[in-house]
Amino acid sequence: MESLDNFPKPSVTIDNVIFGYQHKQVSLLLLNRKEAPFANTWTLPGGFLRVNEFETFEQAAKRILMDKTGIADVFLEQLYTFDSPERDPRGRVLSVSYFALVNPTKYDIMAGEAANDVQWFDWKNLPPLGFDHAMIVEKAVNRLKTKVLWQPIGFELLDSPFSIPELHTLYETILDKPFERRNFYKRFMELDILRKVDTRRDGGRKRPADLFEFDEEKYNNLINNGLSFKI
Amino acid sequence: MESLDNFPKPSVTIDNVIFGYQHKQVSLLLLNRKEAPFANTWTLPGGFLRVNEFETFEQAAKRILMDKTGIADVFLEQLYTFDSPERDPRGRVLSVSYFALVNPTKYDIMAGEAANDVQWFDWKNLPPLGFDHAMIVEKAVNRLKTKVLWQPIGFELLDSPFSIPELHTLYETILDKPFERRNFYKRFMELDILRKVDTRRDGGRKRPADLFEFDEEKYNNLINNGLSFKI
DNA sequence: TATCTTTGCGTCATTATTACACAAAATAGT
DNA sequence: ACTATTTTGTGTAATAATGACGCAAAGATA
Repeated sequence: MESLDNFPKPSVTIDNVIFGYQHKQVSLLLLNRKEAPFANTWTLPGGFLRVNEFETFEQAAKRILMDKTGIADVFLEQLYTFDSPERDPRGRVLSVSYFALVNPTKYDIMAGEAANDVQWFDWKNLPPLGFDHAMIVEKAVNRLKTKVLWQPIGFELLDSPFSIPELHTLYETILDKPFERRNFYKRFMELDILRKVDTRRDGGRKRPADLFEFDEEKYNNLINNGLSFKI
Repeated sequence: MESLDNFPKPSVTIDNVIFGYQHKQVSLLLLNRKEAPFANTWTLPGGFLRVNEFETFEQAAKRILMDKTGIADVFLEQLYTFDSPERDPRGRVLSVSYFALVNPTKYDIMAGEAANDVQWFDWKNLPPLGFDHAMIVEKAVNRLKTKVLWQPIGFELLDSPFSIPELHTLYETILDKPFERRNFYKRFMELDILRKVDTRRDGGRKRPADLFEFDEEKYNNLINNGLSFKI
């Protein structure tokens, strides 16, 4: 059996695209690098795969997120693997990108050792990014827009319980187009994947909206019965 | 700037999932390995990324396909990157998988040096596969089933010109469910992405079907105008 | 010429989508 | 307390899309 060491190998990093939602804006978690390359430049929180520890991509993504931003316990999914030979000035470095949606209010982010700063940025107003990370973000944004139509991911971004008007605004923000209020309301009610809770939220300035939780069991039933969720 | 050589690196292979369609069956191109690991076992046609040549994934995928199967000029798209630490007995080897649809009648496949044989297999009747390639195939099959609903990929699998009944059978085969004949017909006619040709095919045993070509220009217009293709 | 099979197309019942309208619940101002 | 205002919840009708069925035309076979 031929040895693997006869062939040169590339370095492999994991880069995380973490979306949040706050103040009616979608936001992206970025890290300001302390060291070259791209020192003092904003990038996605990423790092090298630990090959000698038999780390999987997902383990690496979680470790990196924890170490560099303080975020734990997120659901990650693989996005794409980037291969441009010039994407890293140090040499051949592949980037396996991961994608997650989080509720920023649930996490205290804090910059790890290798970072000057970690911060949420409005996705419509990002700073220049190092490496090919602008390309990675573009791909992630497309994924988010497609995904939101097919999966109830909105709920990961909102505080629970949430109101239908809040969900409505979230969808309009992500897809950047209006949804007829009444029809949006009806869609989610007919899907029957929300559980109404009896708490009310105070501080609203007009008629208070009903509040709901995402009913994961009903959602799974829906999907398992072959019925497709579609906004 | 820290050197990349301070960290151990994984090996990286490219594995190709090539779908065809013939005799009313979807088929998959497999290669019987000559050497260990998995000697005399069927696997996806794959190979190592040539890092020292600054090869991109797509270049590698095309080179590997050409060398191992004789297939050239296919449209490839990235599928997923597999990372299980035990997927290759030689050590840590990542697999970046690529996905393509081809018309088997257009290619003469022939086994390269490192293979005992290269063959099309009915996707419903695959042999045991080496490595984690069964998992890769599963992902590719899901991608095919989703993709066929949104993109006119059927045409890549058929001889051109083709008839609506042929297209109908193809869709029923891929998605493994019946489509009402009349409504299927109507959908494609209303999409207006087919160009009728005036040739007839002989040898048909009953009323000969009209033949069509895929009209790429009209399809692109449709997509660029924000209208979505959907079967 | 009659019969059979495959293909092309008409059409209607049902369902889904869209658009608009109005009442109820709360707040703020007077 | 009363009114105006805003936001939320819901009814419903016009329109469009989908699904189901049926029939006639074009060959092939005999």
